[in-house]
Amino acid sequence: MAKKYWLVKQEPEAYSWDDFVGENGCEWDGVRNYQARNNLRAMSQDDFVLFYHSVIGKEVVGIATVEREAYPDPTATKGDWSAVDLRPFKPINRPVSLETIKNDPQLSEIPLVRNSRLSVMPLEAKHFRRVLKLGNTIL
DNA sequence: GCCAACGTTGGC
DNA sequence: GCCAACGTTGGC
Repeated sequence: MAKKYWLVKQEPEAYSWDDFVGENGCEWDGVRNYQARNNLRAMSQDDFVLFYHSVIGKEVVGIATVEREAYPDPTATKGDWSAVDLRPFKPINRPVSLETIKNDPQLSEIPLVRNSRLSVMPLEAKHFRRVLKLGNTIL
């Protein structure tokens, strides 16, 4: 099956890319939004996931891969929630800011711009490649 | 710090 | 089932 592409958001003050790299990956849990949860559930092993710093930085800083597909979120005491495991793949050489993304005609329609509150979102392959290009990064 | 956008809750 | 009130997220 073809790889899919995703973007996840995290406030670096809570959990940064450096934290993520420092522990060589983590459980992506705590998502409490149905749309975001459904996106987590649609992830397949080895899909690529862009790591975006929200609030502070507001830029795409790294690439992760899906190490383990969705399983019940152990941090959820009630409700039907999911987590995945992500692992760092490589950093973005030149982080791609939200401003750059908004000003790029090829990227102005991605969910990051259209729905700023969604924390786990799908990306089209062409958009994923475009972000990498803007970030001066090759897989 | 403000507020727009969005989701959830609960009264009716 | 509608919608007002409220809470949260995240850009500015």
